[in-house]
Amino acid sequence: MLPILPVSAPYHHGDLRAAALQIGMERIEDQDHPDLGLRALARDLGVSATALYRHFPNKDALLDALALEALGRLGANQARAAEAAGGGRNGFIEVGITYVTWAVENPSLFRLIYTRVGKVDFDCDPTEMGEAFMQLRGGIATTMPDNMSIEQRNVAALHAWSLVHGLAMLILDGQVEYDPDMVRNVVVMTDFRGS
Amino acid sequence: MLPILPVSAPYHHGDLRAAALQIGMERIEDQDHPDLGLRALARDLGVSATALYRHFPNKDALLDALALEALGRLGANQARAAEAAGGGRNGFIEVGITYVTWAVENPSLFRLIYTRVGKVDFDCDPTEMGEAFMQLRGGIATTMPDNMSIEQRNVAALHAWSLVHGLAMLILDGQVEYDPDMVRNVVVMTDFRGS
DNA sequence: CCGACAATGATAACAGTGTCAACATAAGAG
DNA sequence: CTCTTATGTTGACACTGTTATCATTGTCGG
Repeated sequence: MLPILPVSAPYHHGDLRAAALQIGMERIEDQDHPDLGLRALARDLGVSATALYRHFPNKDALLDALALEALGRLGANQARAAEAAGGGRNGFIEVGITYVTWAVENPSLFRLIYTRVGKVDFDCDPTEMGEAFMQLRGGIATTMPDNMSIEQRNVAALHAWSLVHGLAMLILDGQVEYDPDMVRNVVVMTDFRGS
Repeated sequence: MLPILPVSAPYHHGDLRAAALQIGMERIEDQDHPDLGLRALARDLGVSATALYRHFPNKDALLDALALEALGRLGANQARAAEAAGGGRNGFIEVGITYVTWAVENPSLFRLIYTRVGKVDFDCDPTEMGEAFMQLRGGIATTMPDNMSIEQRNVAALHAWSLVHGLAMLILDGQVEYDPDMVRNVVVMTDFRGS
């Protein structure tokens, strides 16, 4: 007699790693502080804890992969916003607001990115990482005013990134309560002129 | 015969808690990512791990106390800078630079503050906490231009705080390499006018 | 088709962690 | 001096990341 259902669970999962990343992502999104346990994750996957070591050298590598995925989403979001908003001052403002908004809507992913980055050993491919961050900075930098020297544009981009990054962090840490109008006001206040 | 030396160590430490906070602080300052273990700390104190539970309800409370101490130092530093720099635009710039500089020089303490704050249960006295942060924001806000409405000043203070906070974070996370001139340029770029 | 081999999984164990219960010692009040 | 309170210790529990060893599956050459 043929088994009606696949006998409980097959010994091999098919594509762990993808599954681990997916529901690892979900698990992190559901919290507001990124906190992932290997064993808990394995339990959710219906798999043994040590099985994950066939796909990631250690827990840090897994978190790095998740951070990279999160960074990709953030970067894509920024690029989309930059394209939609067009150039000029208004575009810049919208892109900045988008950054803060994404952080507020995905607090745990946002935190994950910047907790993992800056670790002594960020284990993922530095090329991917560089690309992702280039895309992020690019989304911010594209809307810089044209009448600036390259140096000025760099400083301006860093200024803008610092501003929205700090604002997002302060909101996530509960130091200032989120309010879209407030965010807009703060970002709008940035007014570049060479001086 | 009288014991020449105090027989090894007395059963009671005299003032644990103070000692725990002190060398806990030292241990954190020596790293660049705040990572403290109860048992390691207790070992350094020459005391059993569970002894700490007579002075702190749990590890989080200990870290919160350390974060409060760190926040006090940062706030004092800001207040000192604000007083020394005087008011006006230049004063504001110097205070902002001071914030970033302190973060760069005390990366682990800076991180500790903002990792602990924003936790769901920050266990320390909210009054102290409020005071410390009021002092911090005060140091930033005192140098705001006078020709602004209160509302404008609030937005401006938040803008300034976000800027230096974000810049500090990005530097600590290795996204931009520290350079005093760069910091000055970025901070100087903030130029308040009603729009 | 079949056997060797690599890929992927499970089990058991180790060191380490925060935390609690029970017990031991010191200090202070009556 | 005794009783109480504050403080410190020992032992244990549940949990974690990690490793070594063994089991199962898929794959590829003959």
